[in-house]
Amino acid sequence: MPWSILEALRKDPEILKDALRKRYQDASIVDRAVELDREWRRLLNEVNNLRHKHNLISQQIPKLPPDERKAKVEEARELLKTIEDYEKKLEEIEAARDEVLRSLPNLVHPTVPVGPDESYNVPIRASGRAKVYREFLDNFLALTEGSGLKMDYEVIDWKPIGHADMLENVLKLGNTLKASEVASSRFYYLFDDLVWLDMALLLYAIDYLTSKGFKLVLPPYMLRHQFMLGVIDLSTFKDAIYKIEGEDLYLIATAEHALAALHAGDELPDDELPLLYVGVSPCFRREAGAGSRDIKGIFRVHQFHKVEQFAYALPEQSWDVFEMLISNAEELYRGLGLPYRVVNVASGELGAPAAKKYDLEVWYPAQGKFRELVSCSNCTDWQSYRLRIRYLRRKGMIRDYVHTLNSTAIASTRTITAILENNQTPEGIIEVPKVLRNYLESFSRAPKDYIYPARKNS
RNA sequence: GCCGGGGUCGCCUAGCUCGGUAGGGCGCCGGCCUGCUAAGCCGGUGGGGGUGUACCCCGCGCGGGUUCAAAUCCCGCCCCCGGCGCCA
Repeated sequence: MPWSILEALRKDPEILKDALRKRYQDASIVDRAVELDREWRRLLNEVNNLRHKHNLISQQIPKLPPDERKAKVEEARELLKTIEDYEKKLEEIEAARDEVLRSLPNLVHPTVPVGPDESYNVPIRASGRAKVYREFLDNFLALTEGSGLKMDYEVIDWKPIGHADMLENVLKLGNTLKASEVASSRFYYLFDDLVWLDMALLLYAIDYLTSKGFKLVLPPYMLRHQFMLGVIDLSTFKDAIYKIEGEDLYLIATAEHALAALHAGDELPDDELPLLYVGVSPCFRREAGAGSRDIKGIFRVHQFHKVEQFAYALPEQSWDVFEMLISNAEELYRGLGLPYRVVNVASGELGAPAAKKYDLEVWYPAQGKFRELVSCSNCTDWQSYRLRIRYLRRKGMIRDYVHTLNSTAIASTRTITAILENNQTPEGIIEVPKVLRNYLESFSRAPKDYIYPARKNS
């Protein structure tokens, strides 16, 4: 029973209100939830008492002599009418209560910085050496030392070419214009070296995580509505999810969705936890709320490949697992040689399922900004409650909701954009990260060390 | 897609024909017994509400229906197995 949100609702609704306020959402919904829950419990008791009466009569009937039966049956029938009225009311209240409960976001972990937007994110560490074009130096220092973050950097005097330009005009290894024409904006064709790079990045992440003991999964790319809503909130659903026409199927926006659904309804023995999965899948996103942000290039697209870490953990394990997931992601990006910082995401920017979130943001030399490449969340029991995923504690036979966690390992297209800006030489040549060598070597036409600009006439 | 068989409290299974408190085994939890372990014995082992205990309600894939009463009868859907058809 102890779903943390329901428990808070009954024992100390202030905890919930606090969470709502930290998320800059209307906290009065909590009062309504408390009221509905109280009314629901009151009605349930009445209904149960009536049902009990009815059951008693029902059980007497077969033991009665035939001549007495008729009256009893009539009595039961009368009572049934009353019960039906009450049950109808109960159902209404219950539906209202559940709707309110399901609309509540997760609690907010005490270590989450409070603030309405990303400017309140707290950088916690940095790694790698950032190339900073002189013009961006002030901005870079504000984003690092300005918030107490020590990050290594070198000032460069040439301005790197932006990843979108690089892709389309310098390397000529992508065509988003044709893709816009035949699919719509935010789609792309990638060619040759960048396709190899896409595949190699995925293999790199898969290799690393499986060697750490994560179980490799190729999940379904579509889920039923019911399972989709177990994983995300309604507004994300509307903004992100594609539907298959005429079927109860929805394209996943990340392997996280399918990996959470993997154990829907299951009971996981405590000695098997934590369960660590690495999923690889395409991701489909409508980007409905994105407007014209990042409209050029392949930074924000409707479709990409991603390797995803997913964990099921005991409540007392989950915060350690959370740190492990982000440090796995960090190790992958250190391996690629991409300079990044990790931020503790502000309360106002948390998704509804997450109690705490780290973003890994890579420095983009041509944009003079840090951009999010990895998102690592502890969803505690928010998803597992909806999907009815519980652990079984052998000692004492206790059943309770597991904690679920997810983190990007590598998202292919975004990582490619980061490589295009960071591994660029003044001549417009792209250095292939050495760590990908293993995954390119065995293919005769795959790039090995460098990706070169297209010749003028091609 | 068609035809047939099936889905029971973690797992296995009885009950369904003929409606009347869902029984057994395994595993697990607690206890007893025992020099220790094993065996044996007793109790527990789905969800919810409650003065949190002696209670009550709901629960047999999901949703409806018939009935005083449904695991059981009827209808729709989902999934699994087998056969046929189609197919990379």
